[in-house]
Amino acid sequence: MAGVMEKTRIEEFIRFCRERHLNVTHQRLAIYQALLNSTEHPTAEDIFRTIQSDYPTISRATVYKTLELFEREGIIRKVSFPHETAARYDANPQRHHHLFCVQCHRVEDLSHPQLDALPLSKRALNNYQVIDHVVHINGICPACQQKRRS
Amino acid sequence: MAGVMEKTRIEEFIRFCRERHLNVTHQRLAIYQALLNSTEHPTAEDIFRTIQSDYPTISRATVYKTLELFEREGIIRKVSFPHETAARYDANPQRHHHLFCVQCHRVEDLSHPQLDALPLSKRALNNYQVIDHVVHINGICPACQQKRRS
DNA sequence: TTGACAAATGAGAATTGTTCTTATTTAATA
DNA sequence: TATTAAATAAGAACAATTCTCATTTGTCAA
Repeated sequence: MAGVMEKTRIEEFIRFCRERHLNVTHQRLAIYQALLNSTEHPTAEDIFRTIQSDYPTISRATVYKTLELFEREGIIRKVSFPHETAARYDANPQRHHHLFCVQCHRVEDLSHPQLDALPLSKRALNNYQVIDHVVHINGICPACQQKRRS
Repeated sequence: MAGVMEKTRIEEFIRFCRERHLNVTHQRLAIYQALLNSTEHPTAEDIFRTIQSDYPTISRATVYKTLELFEREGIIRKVSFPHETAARYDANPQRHHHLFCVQCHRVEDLSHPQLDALPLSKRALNNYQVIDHVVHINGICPACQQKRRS
């Protein structure tokens, strides 16, 4: 099931690259695949290490540049959190929000229509031309709540 | 007016430090003052440079450690944004949200009751024990909209 | 007020995350 | 299969932050 899903997304990715005249390289495929496989919002370094087993000569520069490219093309998102120095990446380009565990620094995606509306007038928004928004929720995840109690 | 405001806040700060047995040093006062004076969400480096004219021997280590302390004590907030490597600090510890200009990277505080409610059940929140939340709005500020048009 | 002592600071080294540079390799296409 | 622009690898360079430790300073008790 996940395999089918992945395959479709990878095929879509390849089609997308061709359309934009972006070379479909092993490295790009591996980096995108690594992001699809992870729900952990990995850092560039995480991805670098994940890929290293299959591509021992992969370079950090390639990982960084590729992630930058993917984000510019709108197929992934860069996210960042206070108390974390390294940027994280998210293969889910659709509107969604984040649950951040202040104990273990776990990040979960949260999709909920209630959070997607931004019911403010342009004036209330200081006349900004709004592109999108993300609700960042700080809290304690179930696992860490458990740890605290015991 | 602003002066009066500031003085009160500084006195409050001194009282707060005494209560917690935190030494009231020139450096701590200067750093807190610098944050109060700025609406720009300055970085540690910004603060370091601001203070340098009055305290030529101030050390970056002191600025970083002091900001960390202030945040731990809940009197300021650390905030971070994708595409910005340095963390920023905010002397407004109350719930508020952020307007981020994707062009000029300006950050404005936004307070609005509509954004303060988080109308989701515990289940919808993946059973997280919620502490707080911030709405991060990406957009283009009025000044940059102007620049684009001309 | 002064002296003792813990707390805080300064200076710079070390570490971490990211970007840059350049020679080499590779994907696309003709 | 040859050509060529695009992409990559390797590591240097840079930027942000943390660490180390000797020196200085605020606090508090006498």
